[in-house]
Amino acid sequence: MDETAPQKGTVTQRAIEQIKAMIGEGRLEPGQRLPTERDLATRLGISRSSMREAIRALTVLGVLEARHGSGIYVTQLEAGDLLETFGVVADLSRGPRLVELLEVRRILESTATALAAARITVEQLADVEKHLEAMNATDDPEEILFHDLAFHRAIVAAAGNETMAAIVEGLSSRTFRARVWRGYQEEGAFERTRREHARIHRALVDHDPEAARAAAAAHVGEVEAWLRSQMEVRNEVQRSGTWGAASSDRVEHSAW
Amino acid sequence: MDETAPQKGTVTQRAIEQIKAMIGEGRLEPGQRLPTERDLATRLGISRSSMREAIRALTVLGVLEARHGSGIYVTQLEAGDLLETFGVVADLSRGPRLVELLEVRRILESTATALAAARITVEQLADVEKHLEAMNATDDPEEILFHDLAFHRAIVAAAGNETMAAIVEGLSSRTFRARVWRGYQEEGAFERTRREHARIHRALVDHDPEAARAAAAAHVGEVEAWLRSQMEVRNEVQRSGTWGAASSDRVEHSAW
DNA sequence: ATGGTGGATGTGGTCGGACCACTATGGCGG
DNA sequence: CCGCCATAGTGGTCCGACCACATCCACCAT
Repeated sequence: MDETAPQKGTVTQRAIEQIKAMIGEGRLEPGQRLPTERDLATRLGISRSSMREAIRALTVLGVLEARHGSGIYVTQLEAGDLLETFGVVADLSRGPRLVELLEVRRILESTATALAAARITVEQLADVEKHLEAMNATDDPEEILFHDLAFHRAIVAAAGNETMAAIVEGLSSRTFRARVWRGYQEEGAFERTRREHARIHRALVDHDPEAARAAAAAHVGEVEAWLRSQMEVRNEVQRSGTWGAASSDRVEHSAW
Repeated sequence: MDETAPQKGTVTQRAIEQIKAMIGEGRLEPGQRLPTERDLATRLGISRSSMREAIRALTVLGVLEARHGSGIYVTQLEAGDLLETFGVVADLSRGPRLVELLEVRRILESTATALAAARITVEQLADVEKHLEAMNATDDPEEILFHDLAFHRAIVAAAGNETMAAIVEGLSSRTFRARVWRGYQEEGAFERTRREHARIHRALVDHDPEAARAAAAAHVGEVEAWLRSQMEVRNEVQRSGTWGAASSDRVEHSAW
């Protein structure tokens, strides 16, 4: 009775763990190319189908990258690669958890802004100012949102912690920002946002970490407080819609 | 010229987005059961293979849960479910990124500990003390590590922000802690750790947020500083090992 | 009637093979 | 010498079959 097959969990799950372990142990390095799906399947003693599921899983996790016609490669395993999935959390969260997410963002971004105030270079500051001005120079909500995101991203990047930047990035994912900001901005908060951004910018110019921390915390806190107040109002939920039925097929089940 | 097939990216990727969107729009609620893989494949106009890859991807992301013989279900979509993948980042990170991760943890955990100091109940405090005492009552490193983790987990939980707790949990994942703590503890840091934990506990009892923040920050900061110093020493890397070759096949490539 | 039990059914899990779409390589012809 | 294109190799997709497990219900013994 040999121990060739530990037999725990699905074969796919096992394959995922094996690849992960191999990377963790350094037997697979960033950027390196893996054997073909067919080879991998043979080596791990599973079918190509199962192997593909494992690869797909590691792909969405940002660990592997499959290039059609070329091969499978290990990503650079940088913070951005691995934390890309963080955005999913923001996208799928609703209700109280949105407030929690903003709270986390307030904590991280205020600290990051403080760090940035201490370390930011003239080049980085120029980049921040570019977006600040662009944001104040237009009335198009889409463009404002874009530069708003870029403004904060540039600041957090100046803090020098890529991991933190990647997390904050996820917390400010496009759809998340759009969902929350939309309502917030519609209440004529443009002017207030402008003032808050100005305060943050001032703190950066003055290289004043504490002022920067306070300004950033207040900035996010404003939205957080607004969202909190909204939570008590929203009790009506829309739960309509059926499956897309791309070909206009008939729907058999009520919900499906 | 019908627009039935937008044709962007792989069909699997499209399926993933569709399911995610359906959940995001509330057409799929937590705990709800999905149609069978075969049905889903038909409805989305793809093969079961591709559908399975999409499901597998959403499974590892903590969005779906497949129960053999029963069906596919949407998870509760709680912070813990979705942030489970966060541990992967900690597991696969090395070098400078480990320091960055600890820095993030220091920021979040110090704030969480401060919040806990203000809000913690007697029951929660009792739970914290239980692990504190258990940790001081043994010499088994494994057991100490376990209660160490539980100690901090209980504190962060008392802060009342599940999302934050889940993130910190990921940053303190078993393998991560084991990797970093091992070396740290071997330097006879037990006594120091004990004192720091005592200070954190005192601050909680006193309901003193600022003291709690400082104590927690110092605690993590200690490890952070130690790790930072280690970074400059480690320059030798082990890069040996080939593929397991379960059937003792010959190895053709050098690394593979 | 009751309560266990075993088979039928439905579901996810795995496998193997086939073919398509794309890349990359190298030889051929200009 | 350069550029084009046939070709081999790789990931992407699909199909059909079978297995392992969960669930449910009719059937049987009590």
